[in-house]
Amino acid sequence: MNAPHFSTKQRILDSAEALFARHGFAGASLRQVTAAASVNLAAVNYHFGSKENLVNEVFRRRLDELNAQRLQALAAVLGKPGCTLEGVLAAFVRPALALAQDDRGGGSFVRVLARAYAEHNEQLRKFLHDNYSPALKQFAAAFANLLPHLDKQELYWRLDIVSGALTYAMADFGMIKRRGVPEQQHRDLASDHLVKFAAAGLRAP
Amino acid sequence: MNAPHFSTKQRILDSAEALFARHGFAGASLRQVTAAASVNLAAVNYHFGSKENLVNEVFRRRLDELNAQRLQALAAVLGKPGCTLEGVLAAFVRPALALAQDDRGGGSFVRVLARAYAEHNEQLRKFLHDNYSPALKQFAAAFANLLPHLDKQELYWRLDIVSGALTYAMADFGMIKRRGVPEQQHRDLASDHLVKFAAAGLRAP
DNA sequence: CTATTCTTCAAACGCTCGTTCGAGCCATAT
DNA sequence: ATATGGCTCGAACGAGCGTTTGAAGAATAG
Repeated sequence: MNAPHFSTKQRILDSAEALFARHGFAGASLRQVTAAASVNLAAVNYHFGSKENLVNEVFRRRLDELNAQRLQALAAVLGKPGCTLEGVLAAFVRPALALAQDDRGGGSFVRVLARAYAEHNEQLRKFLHDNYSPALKQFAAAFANLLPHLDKQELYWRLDIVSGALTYAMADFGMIKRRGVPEQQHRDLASDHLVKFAAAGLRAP
Repeated sequence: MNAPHFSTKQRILDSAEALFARHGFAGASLRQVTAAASVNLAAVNYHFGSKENLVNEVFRRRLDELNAQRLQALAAVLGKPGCTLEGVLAAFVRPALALAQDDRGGGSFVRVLARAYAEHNEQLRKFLHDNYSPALKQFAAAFANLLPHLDKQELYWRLDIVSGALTYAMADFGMIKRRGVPEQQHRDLASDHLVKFAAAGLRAP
């Protein structure tokens, strides 16, 4: 791997992300992906081993960064003395919405994420659990401290709902963005709405 | 079409709905569908003409009923003197959540709906628009009356968000249901939360 | 009972899918 | 100059896809 920029691997990942967002994992073929990437068909299996692995790597590339940003934001908000539920929620929500606005393919990726969430693909859920549950547990712990009246089971349900609402919002705002609306303002508004709603939902008895 | 109950057509629709929910429209093959329905492979093209038409009919069967229930609830709430935003929202939300709880396949269907919403399948959107936009316009008109400060464009965005949040809630609560929780109570709670949230979102300046 | 229409069936059609293979390319290191 | 190893290429593999066909079966009408 000598020239990392615009390498075959990266071109495949970019094309795969865009086509998975548009046609789904089963609907987008490796022939479409490699044609869009101007790359030989066999390159996918050479670099990634299989289509399933390619799907995983599409997720890993974005979620590694998202994960890091969330944990950094969480650490920042936990470090400050007056730590509120809204602060922890913002640490969870804002990096995700920022990713949705990213122009380097992040907008496609959030639609891939929404798709994966709508599908209840078991192997993909296992991949996400294996790779990103430690970070989610840090958030769960922070939430548990702030919401002592919720038992573990109840808390997990609600966090699941928050994740779902956020994912959906990301995908939907990605769609709205194309209609020529002020973006940054819309995103901040969306973020504030989500945080407010989620905070109320979590605080409910 | 003489014996409507457990006919070939109905068995195909039931199996297709369940398999589309589990594997997606591209992921579920007609061979899987017909095998699950204990029906010959060619029966799909005989009764529905094509796989695409089968997908449409899976939607039509449920949405015709949902549509009728929503319009009935809307007429009821508009007939009463004290007509509130929450009332109209409930007319929109409650029939959908009732469908999600339905044991005759409705639970599968809401996951099909969520999938369709996550995919931005154009031909499916066209089908939904052609068949169900009149009902949505009745709701939009009712909302417009109650929310005179929103222009048409702004209102449509927000209704789109409400639809998305509702769709997601339906699919997600369908998942939660399986963990052995009291159902009716959970649904009512979910419905109330959704209505409250949507009302606040719609009223925002 | 016969004729007609509707429905089911097994088999096959052409096509696209993910994957694999081996020969060739083109750097770098000896 | 030559061998090495990472990478790309065209071509092909078997499997599964949606769809079509024509004959056999079931049900209804005259």
